[in-house]
Amino acid sequence: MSARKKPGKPVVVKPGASRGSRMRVNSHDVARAAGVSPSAVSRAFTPGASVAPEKKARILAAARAMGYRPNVMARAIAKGRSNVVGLIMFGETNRHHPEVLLALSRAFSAQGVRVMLFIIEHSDEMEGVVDNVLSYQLDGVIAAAPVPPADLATLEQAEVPVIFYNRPGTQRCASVSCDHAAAGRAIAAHLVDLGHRSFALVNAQDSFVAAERMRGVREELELAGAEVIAETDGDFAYAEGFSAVESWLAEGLDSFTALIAANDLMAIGAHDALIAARCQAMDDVVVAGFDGVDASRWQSHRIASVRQPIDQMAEAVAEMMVKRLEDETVLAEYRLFPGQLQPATRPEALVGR
Amino acid sequence: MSARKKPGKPVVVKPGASRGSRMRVNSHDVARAAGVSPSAVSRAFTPGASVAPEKKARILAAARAMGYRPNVMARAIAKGRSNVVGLIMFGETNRHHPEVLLALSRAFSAQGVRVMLFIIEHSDEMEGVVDNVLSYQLDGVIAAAPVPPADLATLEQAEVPVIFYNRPGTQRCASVSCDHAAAGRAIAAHLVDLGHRSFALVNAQDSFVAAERMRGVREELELAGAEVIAETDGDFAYAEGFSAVESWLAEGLDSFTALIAANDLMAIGAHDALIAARCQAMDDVVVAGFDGVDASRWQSHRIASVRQPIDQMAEAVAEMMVKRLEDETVLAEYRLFPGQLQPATRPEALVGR
DNA sequence: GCTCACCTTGCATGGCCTTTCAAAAGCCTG
DNA sequence: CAGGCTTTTGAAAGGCCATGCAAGGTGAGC
Repeated sequence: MSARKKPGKPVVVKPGASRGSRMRVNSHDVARAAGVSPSAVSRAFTPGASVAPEKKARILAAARAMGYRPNVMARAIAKGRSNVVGLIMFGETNRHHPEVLLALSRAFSAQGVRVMLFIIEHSDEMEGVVDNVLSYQLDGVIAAAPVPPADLATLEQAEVPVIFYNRPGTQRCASVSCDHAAAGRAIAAHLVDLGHRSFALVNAQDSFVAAERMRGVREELELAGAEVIAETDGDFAYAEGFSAVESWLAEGLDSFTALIAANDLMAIGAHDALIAARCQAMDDVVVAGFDGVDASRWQSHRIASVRQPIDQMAEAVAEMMVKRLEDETVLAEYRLFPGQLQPATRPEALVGR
Repeated sequence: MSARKKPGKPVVVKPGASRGSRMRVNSHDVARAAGVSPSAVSRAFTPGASVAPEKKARILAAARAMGYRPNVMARAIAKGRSNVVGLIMFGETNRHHPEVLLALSRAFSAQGVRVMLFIIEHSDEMEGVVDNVLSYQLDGVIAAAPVPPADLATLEQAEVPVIFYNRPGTQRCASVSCDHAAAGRAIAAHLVDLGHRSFALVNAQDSFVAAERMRGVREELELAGAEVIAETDGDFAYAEGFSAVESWLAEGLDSFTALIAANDLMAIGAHDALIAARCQAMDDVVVAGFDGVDASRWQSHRIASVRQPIDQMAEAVAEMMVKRLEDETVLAEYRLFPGQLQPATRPEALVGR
């Protein structure tokens, strides 16, 4: 009868109002199409829920036909879990060691958990990140950057589990890390074994990882009675390694025979500076770094390094996180992974001239 | 006051049931605390909504005191917008050019949009990604990897805007890209200008970007009457550039004076192979790549390259996405950015021997 | 054949927010 | 001071899903 729409009344539809709200098919639509109740639809998509197999099949078929997918947001609200974790990381880290992000992403993906990315340049951006973590109801945080105590407290109070990556855990926050001090000892021991006794070090400021590495290096050097005759601080970048060597040489500090930098990039920079100086006297200098990045194995500057087992580490993180999410009472665990020595094969461009 | 949980009573709580559901403060709680209605709280957190300033201040104060933040998930449901976009990217891309991810992340962050990461290794993982995009109700997708037509159709049907990054757009999908063909012409012209007439090329298979670059290179070489005397395919990795040169030299193909690889990493590999061969005859070979990655500026292998203006590109992506989200009727736009030539300064290690 | 146990199923509620609508309140002007 | 306007405000409905509960169905055991 009155099915006809009145033609007058130009109802103004706001651009996304009706589309956004009523275009998507929801569980209700599927339910109607399959002749069941919405609950049945929900159960059909909940593994282990109680639905008759035949009905479940019918529902799934209808859903597929209509292009229905459960709305994860709604599910997150209902269950109090979003299945998304936040990854907080310095941009620098990705620049210097892009594999870390890949490994973590892959590991979480394998566990069916999505990653929301928070790349920061300074730690003062942290507050905003914590804000986001909480309002997005993220299930957990993996922190590959230092978290200020105040922000950590906020997270703890909200009972959001935090796992630290390559930095120390806390009373209640787990951690997964490479054993950087051991790596430092290993690389130092390796160079000592090769006969070196005079070392130059390129450290990095304000970095837990660098500090640990250099602590290990120093311990071992002291033990071996080796000497550190030059030392400076960098910021993990190629240029810093390069300029460190340049300024040493300018000062006449050229009697070291081995150089250890706090990461591969600085080591490569230092190595290049040594080559650029073409200082005959420096022909035997062995350069070592940490991380075992791809570039550390390039012919042009095969440096010694200690490779981090990032795949294993990432898997450990994901596994710990999932376990923790499933059972709140799981205690904070601190896992340390040994690095793998990548010995110094002298670059052929330098030897046998 | 009585906010603390009673310590006694070991009520067996199912793992996330009550915690997840009743620990968080919600708008209702804040409303009660501030003596207003939940709607008022909502409005206080909605920029531009109509609330009395004094009341708004009271609400915000209460919210802050209680640690309340609007639940973004619920908001996403209500508004039909999540404020999150998906970024689909090959892991390879991040490995070869980590700055891209950083730039995109930063650009979106500046626009207040979060990024959910989908790193894939093969394009057959795409289906799962699309599934996730839809069920997480992501507002848009930025695709830095090829999307199979079927999946693209699914996205289009759901009216999820897609912006392609460094690959061609479609009728309805925008794109932001570096002008790779022009970059190819530029680098070829540069090398021709330096007097080179015999070229070797390291291409890459199945890659739009590589194909464009090499198309430009070939166009320009043909125009200049230069010759391509060696050519092979790689996969963008260092090792492929290296082995390409190795096998050419093994075959006695050593009369090229310039080498162009489809990206910097392969160029660097090729460069290293040339040095490793220490082939006096190859002393004048100039090597060029594309991207302008950090390593292309390292002393050890200063190669020529064309730098992509990734910051501008990323900003363009974010801006286009936001504009599109605000107004559905915005048409697909295709933006092309010129690369920046990074000329060949011969590495000092090679010259002036 | 009957009872009990168990599996299925739909209802209704709960989780959290936004937004429309209509009422209330405030303000200005004549 | 009344009338008309604008602004504020709360109630209620809407968005989407999960799940406790109780009713209905089925099968098995006696």
